[in-house]
Amino acid sequence: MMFDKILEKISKIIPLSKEEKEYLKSILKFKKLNKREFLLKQGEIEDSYYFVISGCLRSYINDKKGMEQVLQFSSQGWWIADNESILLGKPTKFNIVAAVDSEILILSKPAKEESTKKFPKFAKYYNESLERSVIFLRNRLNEILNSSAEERYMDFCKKFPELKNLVSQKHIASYIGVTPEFFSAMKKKMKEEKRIL
Amino acid sequence: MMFDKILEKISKIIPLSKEEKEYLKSILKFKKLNKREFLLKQGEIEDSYYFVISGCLRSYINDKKGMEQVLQFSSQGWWIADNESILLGKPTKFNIVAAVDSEILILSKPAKEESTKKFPKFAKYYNESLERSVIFLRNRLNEILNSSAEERYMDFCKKFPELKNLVSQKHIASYIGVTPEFFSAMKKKMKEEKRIL
DNA sequence: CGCGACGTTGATTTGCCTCAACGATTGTGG
DNA sequence: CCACAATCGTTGAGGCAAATCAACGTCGCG
Repeated sequence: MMFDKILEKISKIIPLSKEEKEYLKSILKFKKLNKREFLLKQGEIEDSYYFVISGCLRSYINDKKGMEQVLQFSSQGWWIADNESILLGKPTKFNIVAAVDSEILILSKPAKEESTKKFPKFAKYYNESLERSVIFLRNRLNEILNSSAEERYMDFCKKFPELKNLVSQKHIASYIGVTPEFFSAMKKKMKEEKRIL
Repeated sequence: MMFDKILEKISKIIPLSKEEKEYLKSILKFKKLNKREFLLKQGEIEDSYYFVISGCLRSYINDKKGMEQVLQFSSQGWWIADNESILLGKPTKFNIVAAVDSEILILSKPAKEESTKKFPKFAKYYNESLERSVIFLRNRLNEILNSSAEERYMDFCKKFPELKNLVSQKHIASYIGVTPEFFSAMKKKMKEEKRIL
C-alpha cells in the first residue's frame, strides 16, 4: 500500500515488471513526519529526493531580512528535493518541513544511480520527472513576471485546490509573492467584487 | 571544430570513447542562423533541443498585452529548448530567435531517445543537464521574489558578462523583469551613485 | 534620405510593502 | 481543562518601487 502511489506514477511513464517493482520497494525508504518536523535544514548537505505519499511538505528559503520565502509545496504524488545540494554537494540554502502530518519515501542519490545502472530504463522516468520540474518552474517564472497577484492566486487555487485550506495563509501569500497583509486585503477585495471563493 | 564545444561539455560529465564521439557527431545537426532568424515560433510543435556553438539565442513569450517577455538567453555552451512542447507535444507558447548571428547544433527528441538506448550512460548527461536547469530556474525564481531590480541587474552582469553589450537593453530589462524606461533610469542612478559600470 | 525601432527623461499613477494596532486561533504548561 | 502566550489573520494609514504615458533625440537600415 505505501508503495502503491509511487509505483503507479512511475508505471504511467515506464511499464514496470514485478522484478522492477520489488527492486524499487527495496531501495526506497519509508518515513513518517509529524507536522512541523524538518526533513532538511539550511546548511546541511543533502543527498536524497523525497516523494510525498500523504500530507504535504513545504520548502522555503530564509531571505536577507530573515523572512521565509516559500519556494514549493509538495502534496501527495509529488517529488521535492534540493537538486543543487544533491548535484553539487553544496550546503543547502533551503529548508524542507512538513506542513501537516505526512508520509514520504526517500530515494538517496546512490540508490538512484544504482537503480539506473541495474535498470537503464529507469533513467527515462527520472529524466521525465526533471523535465516536468523545468516546465513547472518556467511557467511559474513567467507567471510571476507577467501576472498580477490576483491572477497568481487564482492560478494557485486551480493548480492546488487541496492546499487552499490545508496550509496557512501566510505561506500561500509567500508562495505567490506577496505579504500576508496584502494577501488578506486582496482576498477580501476579490470576495466583494466577484462574490467568489 | 564545430563539435568541439559540445563534446568537451559532455566529457566533463561522462568520459567519451572515440566511438561515442563519432556517434554523437552523426546524430547532431549543424545550423547557421542570421540575426533575427527564428528557430521556433509560437504555436508550432517542437521536437528538438538546441545547443549554442557561437552567438546567442533568446527565448520569449508574448504576454497578454502583446509585450515580449524574455525568458532566457543562451550563449555559447548552453542548451535552449521548450521542454513543455517537446515532452507533451503541445503547441509551444514561446519563440526562440537569434539575438545575433549564431551557430547551433540540433538534437531531436528521437535522436536523444535513440542515443540513450544505444549508450545508456548518455542518460547521465541529459539528466545532469536537466538538474542544472532546475537549479538555475529555482535560483532565478528566488531572485525575482527576493531581490530588487538593481540587485537582479548586478547579478545578471556577473552571470552573463558577455551579454551586457551584445543584446539590446530592452531585452535585458525584460529578462530582469522591469520596463525599458525604468531600466534606463535605474542604470543612470546606479552610475551616479556608485560610479560603476 | 527618411522611417521605424531604440533609448532617455519627466510627470503621474498604481500595486504592493511597511508599520502598527487589534481580534481570533492555536498551542502549551500548570 | 483552563489560562495565558504566541502566532496568525485583519484593518488602516502612509510610503515607495516600478509601471504607464507621452515627448523627444538618436541610431541603424532599407
